[in-house]
Amino acid sequence: MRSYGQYCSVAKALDAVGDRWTLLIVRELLLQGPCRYTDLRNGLPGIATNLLADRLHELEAAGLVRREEAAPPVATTLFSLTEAGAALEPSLEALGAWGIRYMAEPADDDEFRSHWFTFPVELFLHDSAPDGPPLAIELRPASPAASRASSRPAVVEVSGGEVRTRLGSAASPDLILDGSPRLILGLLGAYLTPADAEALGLSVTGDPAILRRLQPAS
Amino acid sequence: MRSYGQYCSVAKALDAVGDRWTLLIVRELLLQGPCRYTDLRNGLPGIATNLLADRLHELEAAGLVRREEAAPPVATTLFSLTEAGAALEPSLEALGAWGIRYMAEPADDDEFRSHWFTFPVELFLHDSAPDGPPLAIELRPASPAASRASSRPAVVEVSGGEVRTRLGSAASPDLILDGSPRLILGLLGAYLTPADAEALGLSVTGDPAILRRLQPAS
DNA sequence: CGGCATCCTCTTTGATACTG
DNA sequence: CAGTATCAAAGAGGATGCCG
Repeated sequence: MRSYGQYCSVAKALDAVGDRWTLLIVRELLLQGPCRYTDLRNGLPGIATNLLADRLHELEAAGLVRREEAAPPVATTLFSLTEAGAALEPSLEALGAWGIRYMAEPADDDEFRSHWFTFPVELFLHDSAPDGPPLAIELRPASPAASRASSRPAVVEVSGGEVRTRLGSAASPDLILDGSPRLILGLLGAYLTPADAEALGLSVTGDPAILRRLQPAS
Repeated sequence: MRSYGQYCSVAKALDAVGDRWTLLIVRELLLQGPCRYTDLRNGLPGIATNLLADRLHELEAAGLVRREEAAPPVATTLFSLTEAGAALEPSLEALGAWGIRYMAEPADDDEFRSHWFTFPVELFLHDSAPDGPPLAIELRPASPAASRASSRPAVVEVSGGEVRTRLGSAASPDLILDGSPRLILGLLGAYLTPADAEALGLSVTGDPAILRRLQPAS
């Protein structure tokens, strides 16, 4: 990218990561940890493969991404963030928190990946009963379009004042939400009532009243 | 800008403000408050005027910028941030803090404006002696190139644990730093010693020992 | 002068095909 | 798996013109 030519720390930051797709590549590496090229492509639906290759070289040259030839058992290239790259996390969190305002709008043909739940859930919700029992909520996003890879379940774990998400299933979830990501987030964020969410097609297994423990942050 | 087509709050944020120049326009409106078109052009050296007009229309359509026809005495259009636009401040602060790492590198033909001191100074420095007497440090950036508009002085005010910057002069500054913005920031951020900064061309009036009160944050 | 709109060139992106 | 090659389309940069 052409430099802005401004001696300003915001402009310098954007000189480094302001290119199209660049911050989303960093998002993937932050959320998923070290990734293969193919993992990145799966987590970045819509990116052209030459552009991904270009951006990875630029990020490597800028010292934000490291390329490692993994040991024999794996025998593949792994991309991971350097310390400077990982230091972008607060910026992505701030942008992710700001962008939550757009998550309520219809976006029917958007792609979705389960690990993207992390930002909206962890940045927007907080545990209003830190002394309550641990809670596990399983999220089963339905693929809106024909994306098979997106449909992995995720778990929201609430305990001790923390709200965490991870991929996978819960042993005995207190609540299971199965439906479009938008309805799942709508119910979690309390801009939909359980009745409305079910009427719109969300399948709710368990008692949605436990969601009252989760309150939108600030 | 073409949407990323991803149901992710970071991608949605970048759909709205990920275009080239867009976040820098928001920076100007955050740092300067409501601006005329000309003020924005002055604060965004390098932008093509048609692009500024385009971006302002896009930001207005996105509900992030408001256009006001000022009252008769002013008789000009003023652009200001809406509440949603002003909510980008934490994102700009996070990016600005991350970008400080690039402020130490040579950048000789970069443009500079005095109000850009705000992010590096307020995000990077903190007052290590909250109970000490108020301190005023006047910054007089020398224009590296032929930019007249850049050379307005700024004041760093340190008191009660807060570090603030504003444009203008101090009544009786405890320290005056006159030279290139890079040397000024280098001395403030303690990656240059007073002796080195002076040897490199910074003019220091007053006792630079008071700078020890300012410590780089985290 | 403030606030753009037009025109033209150059660069970047996107889509797809192909390869070691 | 991890890219490179190719080419059309979109966007950015720069100069200039217009209009109240």
